[in-house]
Amino acid sequence: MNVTIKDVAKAAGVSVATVSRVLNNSAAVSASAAENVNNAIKKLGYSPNFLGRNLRKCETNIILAIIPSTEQTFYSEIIRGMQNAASELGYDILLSASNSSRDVEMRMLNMLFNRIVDAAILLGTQLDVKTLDGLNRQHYIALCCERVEGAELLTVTVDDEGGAFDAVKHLIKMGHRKIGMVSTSVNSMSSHDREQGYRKALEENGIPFREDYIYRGTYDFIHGVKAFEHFMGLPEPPTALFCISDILAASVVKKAISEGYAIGKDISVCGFDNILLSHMYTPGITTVEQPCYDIGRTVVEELIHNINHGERSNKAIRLPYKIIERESVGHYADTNNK
Amino acid sequence: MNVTIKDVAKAAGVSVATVSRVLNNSAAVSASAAENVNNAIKKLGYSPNFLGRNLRKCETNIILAIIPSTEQTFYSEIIRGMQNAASELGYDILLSASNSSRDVEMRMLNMLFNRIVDAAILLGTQLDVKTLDGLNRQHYIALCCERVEGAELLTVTVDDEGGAFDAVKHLIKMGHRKIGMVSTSVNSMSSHDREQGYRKALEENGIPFREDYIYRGTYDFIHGVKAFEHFMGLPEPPTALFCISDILAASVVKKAISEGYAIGKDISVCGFDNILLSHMYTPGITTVEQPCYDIGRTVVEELIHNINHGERSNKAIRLPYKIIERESVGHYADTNNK
DNA sequence: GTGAAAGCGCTAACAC
DNA sequence: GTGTTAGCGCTTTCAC
Repeated sequence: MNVTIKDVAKAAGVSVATVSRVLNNSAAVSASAAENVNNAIKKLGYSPNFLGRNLRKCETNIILAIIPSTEQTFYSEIIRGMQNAASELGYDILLSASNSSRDVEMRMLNMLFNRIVDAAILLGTQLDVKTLDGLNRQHYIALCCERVEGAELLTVTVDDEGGAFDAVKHLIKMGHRKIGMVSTSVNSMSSHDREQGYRKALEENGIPFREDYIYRGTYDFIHGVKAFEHFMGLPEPPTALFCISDILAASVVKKAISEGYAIGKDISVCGFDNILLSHMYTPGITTVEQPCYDIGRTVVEELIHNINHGERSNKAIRLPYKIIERESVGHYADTNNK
Repeated sequence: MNVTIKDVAKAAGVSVATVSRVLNNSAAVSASAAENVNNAIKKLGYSPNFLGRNLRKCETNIILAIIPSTEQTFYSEIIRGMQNAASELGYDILLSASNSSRDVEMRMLNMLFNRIVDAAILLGTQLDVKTLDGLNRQHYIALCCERVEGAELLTVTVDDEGGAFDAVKHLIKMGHRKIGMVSTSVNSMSSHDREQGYRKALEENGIPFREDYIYRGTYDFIHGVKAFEHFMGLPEPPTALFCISDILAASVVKKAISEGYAIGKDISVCGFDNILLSHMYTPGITTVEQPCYDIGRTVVEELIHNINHGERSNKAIRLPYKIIERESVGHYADTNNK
C-alpha cells in the first residue's frame, strides 16, 4: 500500500538517486528526467517518508515547544512568533503541554532524546539548574518566558523587573503610596524579578516596604480573591494593587466589584502580560505588555542559529515591555478607600 | 558523539538483538544479560533513536492535534483529555496551531503524510468534504469539536443543537420572548447547529423567528460589541441574547455595561462553552458547558481503536452538555429594557 | 547528468 | 536464551 521512492523510480524509469535529487533539489537533473519523476510522484500519490530521510540526515527540522498549560492564552502570540521564525528558517514548531508536571515534562523531552525533534523550548519548567545544564550540554534547548536562576542556557524573557518597576512607578505617579503586590510563592523567577521591581520602585520613591503588603499564592484565579480579602482585612489597606498577572488582576477586580468597590476610584489594580482578558474586562485592566511575538521569534532564531553553528550559547535575552493604561488604575486624589 | 544500540551491545558484551529485547521487553533475556545491558545503557547515557525504530516499525505512536488557535483556552481541557487517553494507550499527543489557515493546516498535515505521526485530529478545519474524505481514505484522521457537513469520518462534538435548544428554552422559561442570537457567518457547523437549536426552541414555544434577531459576525471579541449595537438599535430590542460563545457573551456584557445596562435585569445574556472567563467575569455568565475532557478522551480512544483494528469508522459522536446558571441571565419580570 | 551501493539505527525473522 | 542478518525508506558518495 505504501508507495516508496523505489516505486517512483521504477515508474519514472530512473534510479532512486535521481528521484531523491528532484525531491530535494540537491543536484542538477535533466529536465526530462525531472518531468518523469514529477509525473510518477503525482500518479502514484507519493509523499516521502521522513522517517527514512530524518534517520539518514540525523535531523528532523522540528522544534518542540513545551508549554506548562494550554489554559494560558498568554502563550498564543509567543507561539505565533515561534512559528513564523521557524517557518522562515525551514523548521516546524510542534507543541506539547506539560501541565506543569515534572514527569510529563520529562516524558515530552524524550522526543528530544529520541531524536524525534531537533531542539526543545521550555516555556516554564519544573526542572532544576543541574538537570537543565546537563540537558543543555547534550541537546539544543532554550528557556522562554521563565528564566531559571543560575542555569546557563539560552533564555528569552521580557524584562520582568523593569516592567514591574515601571508599573509600580506608574501607580506612584498616580498618587498612590499604599501599594500592595499580588505575587506567587511558586518557584518562578518571573515572580521573583517582578517583586524586585516592585521593591525598587518603592525604595526609589522613599516608600518603606511592608511584608503585609505582599500576598503570595499561585497563578490560580482564586488567589486574586484571597489576596483581596487579605489586603482589605488589613488595618491600613492599600489603595493600589500590582498583580503579577492579568488573570490575578481580573480576579482581584471581580472580587472588589462584588464587595462594592469602585475600580480605579476606591481601589486601583494593575496587571501584567496584557492578555486579551485585560482588554475585554470591565473595566479594562491597566497592565504591562510583554512583547510576546518577539519573544517567540527571538528564541527560535537564536536556537536555530545555535543548531546551525553547533553552538551552545547561554545568552540571557531580556526584551522590552510597555505599560498599557486602561481604567483599572485611577488617581489617588479620587481614591476613597472603604 | 551519538551512542547507538551497537555501542551498548559492545559495552554489554551481547548482540544488538539482545539489547533490543531488553529495550522493548519483546522476548525473554537472561537476568545477567539484562543487567549488563542496563548497566551499559546507564554508563553510556544511551537513549534509543526512535527514527530507526519508527522507520522499522512503520509507526511512531504520536498523534497530532491541529488546533485552529492557541488563543482559545477552550481547547485546554480537551487536550488534557486527549493526553490522558493517549498516554494510557501508549501514544503521545503533539499539538500544532493552524491559525485557521488552510495552508498552515495542510503544512501541518504533512506530518501525517510524511509518517512523522500516526494520526491527526482536527479541532476545526478549513478543508472541504472532498479533501477530508480523501484524507480519511489514506490516513487515520478525526474531527473534534467541529463537524463538517457530509464528511464521512470519525467526529466527536458536543450536542450543539441540543445545547442551544436548552439554553434558549432556559431563557424562555425565565420569561423572555424577545430573544436575539449572536452567531457567526463563519463556515462552521457548530454555529449552524446552534442556530438550529435556537430556532427549534423558539418554534416549540410559539415564538416567531425574526431575521433581525440574529446577528452574524465572527468569533472575534469585537463582534459582541457590534451585535449589541445592532440589537439595541432595533425598534423592538431583544430582552435576552443567546451567544454562540462565551467570548462573544463577555463582549456583549462588557458593551452593555458600558452603555449603562444592568446585566440580568435590563438585558440577559447567555454564552456557550463554559470557559474559565465565563466564571471569572463580573457578572458570572450563564452558559452551556461542553464536556471538554470527555470530548478529548473519546476522540483519542476511538482513533486509536481505528488504528489498532485497521478500521476507518465514520462515527459521529455527540456528547451531552449542561446548562450552567450564573448571574447574566435574569427573570423577564425584572427586565426593564432601556 | 545518472546509477549503484553503502549505511543511518533499529526490529524481527530465523537459526542455533 | 542468544546472535546473525535482512531490510525499513531515504540520502549521498563515488564512479562513470
